[in-house]
Amino acid sequence: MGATLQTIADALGVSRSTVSNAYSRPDQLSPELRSRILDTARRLGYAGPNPNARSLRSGKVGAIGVLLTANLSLAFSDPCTVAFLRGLAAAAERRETSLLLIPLPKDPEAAQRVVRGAVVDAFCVYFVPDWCGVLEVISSRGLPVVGGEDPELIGPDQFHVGIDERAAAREVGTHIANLGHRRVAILGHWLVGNRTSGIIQVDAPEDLPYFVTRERILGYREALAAADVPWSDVLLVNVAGSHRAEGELAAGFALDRGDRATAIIATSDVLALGAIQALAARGLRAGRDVSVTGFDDIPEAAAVGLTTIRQSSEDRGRLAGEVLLDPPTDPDRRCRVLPTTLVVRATTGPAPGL
Amino acid sequence: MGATLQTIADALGVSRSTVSNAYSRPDQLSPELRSRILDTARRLGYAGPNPNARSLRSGKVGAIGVLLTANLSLAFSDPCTVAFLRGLAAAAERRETSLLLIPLPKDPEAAQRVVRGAVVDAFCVYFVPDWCGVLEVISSRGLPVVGGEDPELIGPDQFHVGIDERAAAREVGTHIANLGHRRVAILGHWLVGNRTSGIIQVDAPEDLPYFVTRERILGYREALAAADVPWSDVLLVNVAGSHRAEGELAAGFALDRGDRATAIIATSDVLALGAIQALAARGLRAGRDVSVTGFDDIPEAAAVGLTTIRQSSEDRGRLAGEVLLDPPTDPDRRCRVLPTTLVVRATTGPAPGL
DNA sequence: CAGCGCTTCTGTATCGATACAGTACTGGCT
DNA sequence: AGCCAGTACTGTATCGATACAGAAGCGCTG
Repeated sequence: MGATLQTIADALGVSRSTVSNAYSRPDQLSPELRSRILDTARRLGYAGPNPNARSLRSGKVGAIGVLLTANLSLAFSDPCTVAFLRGLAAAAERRETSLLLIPLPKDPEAAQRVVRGAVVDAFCVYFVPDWCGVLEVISSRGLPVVGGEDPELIGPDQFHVGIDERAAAREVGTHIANLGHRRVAILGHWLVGNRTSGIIQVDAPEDLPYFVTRERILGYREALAAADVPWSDVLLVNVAGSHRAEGELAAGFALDRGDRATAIIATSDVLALGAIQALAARGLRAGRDVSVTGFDDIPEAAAVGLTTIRQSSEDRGRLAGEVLLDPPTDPDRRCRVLPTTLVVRATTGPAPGL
Repeated sequence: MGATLQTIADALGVSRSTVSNAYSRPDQLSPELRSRILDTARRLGYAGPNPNARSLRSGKVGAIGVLLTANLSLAFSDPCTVAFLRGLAAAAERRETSLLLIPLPKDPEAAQRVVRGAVVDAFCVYFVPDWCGVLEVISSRGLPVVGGEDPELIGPDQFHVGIDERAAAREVGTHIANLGHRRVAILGHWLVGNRTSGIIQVDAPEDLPYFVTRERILGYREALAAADVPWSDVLLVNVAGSHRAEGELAAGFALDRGDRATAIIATSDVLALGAIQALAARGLRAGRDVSVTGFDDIPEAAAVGLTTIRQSSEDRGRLAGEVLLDPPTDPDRRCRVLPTTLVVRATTGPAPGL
């Protein structure tokens, strides 16, 4: 405490630069002097170069800022997000880089302030609403950024690592349509802002605020439309969070009505698992009475036999980290699209009555 | 890029301080001037005060450094760690504080260097071996720290949030002993450094490097000794990681021998679940042929009927965050011990032949 | 012995902001 | 008029390091 490079320098009668070199560039001074300096530093209770000062001068911090869903603590409840972080962490630790998990306030202005003030070298944007303007802040700071979202936003310092959300969703929609389902409900997480769960009407899905959800919805719509299921016939249920309990609740809206849906398409596995619970609670069986699909293929999906889209969030995270830490020079490689597969399991089957 | 406070100040003919105030202390200048400044800043592509410089001068960063297990990516595989982070994140986001997840290199010297260089206001130490010396580095930096580990290390800026590991383990040991088990195997994660999984002999468990594991082992030993099960009769299996597969493998060492253990005590639920798998693979049933216990009470434990110690890692994380963000002045409250309960379920039963 | 290259160390400028003391001006009160 | 308080802004010192150019010392060569 209180001791700085100068303190040590004075104590030994050497220059401040030399003491700095003792820490950061050992090759610039003789081993004896270096060890004398380090000894003195220890004796004086000097903890080594102040990280703040160092990063101010050198312009490097050694940290990647991670922007997750509005609610940081919620992110840790979502298996996909955790897998993504696992991959990101794997890439980061190989380079002695830290991850700064930044909670984004709901208020856009506060969110921008937080992003402006984050002490990082680069950003990784995972599931952030379009409207909050953090991408603009990042680019005005001139920091590199990798997003899993809109691939259009690619600039010289902007990278993209993701999947073809829409195409994957289209596969799901086609699968459901091919099975003959015509009364379809879609459970979408965070379709709209902070509203509570419930049936909503979205005439123009292309305006939805969250990129991922929007693209998936558009994919479902395209596939259903191609099979002559008009969008106006599709029941859209907004889900306030990607939690199982929310999924169960939301599925209720689709099940407890006269013209019960014969298929429930969920934008995530977690929601789908909730929907299956809702079915069970009503004495219905997934795959026979009502078909259910998810998205992500989390480990539990296999256990339950959930039809879903397989993607590797861990790979996604790892690749995102690698792209930031080793920016590809080739512009074509600034945008990486990872593969997905439709995994058909037991929770989907022909529409009843066919 | 390149624009600083001075750039804006020059452009408007005001002083640098005033521009700074426009951002950080709006009450110090007239609203008109402020908005003129902000406009100009926007026009010149100024992204707002440089976070590095700001934190150098003000001495604050707005981030808590989190030191997890050697392997950061591994930490995201462990449900307990994730729950801990969830709690910590909940506390942090309430105060607009970020979490800096710091991968600790295995080499102690490198680990210390990393901790010395982390740009944070405080540290949270979660599962770090005693020997690596990071606590000393933290205290020499004069930063507050909260640990889930050794409660002895409490100083003016050091806090503790944890459970009574040893007492909880004692409960498990007593439970097992009361059921009449005398051939006991213990699966311990990271009993020793980076060794591979296998049977080891530890005459002096009090020297084990990881606090949590050490305390649990000591608790088991005390309880077993009290029931006249000598320590030398206990089979100790080192597990290289808290993974289910590792647990299954490690349990094999206890099962595939002449004097098969009748009880397997695992230092975590994840390992215990692996052990149960190992039993199943050998046609044995947990609770009848071999008793199995875990530690933590992760969600899956209830599903499987695992006897275990219940603790709330999420509460632990949240409390750790709160303690750092609102340091208690009362010295007695610098050390918080959270409650645990022994939850007896189906995987433990009387020793066969009794 | 001048000249060269090498190692080792020094000194100054700089990174980009905030803290704090101080100045100028305004207006109200006695 | 004189004084005080308050607002709005300025100016300098400072936070603690690193970058980079340069100097000193030293051995070697021609």
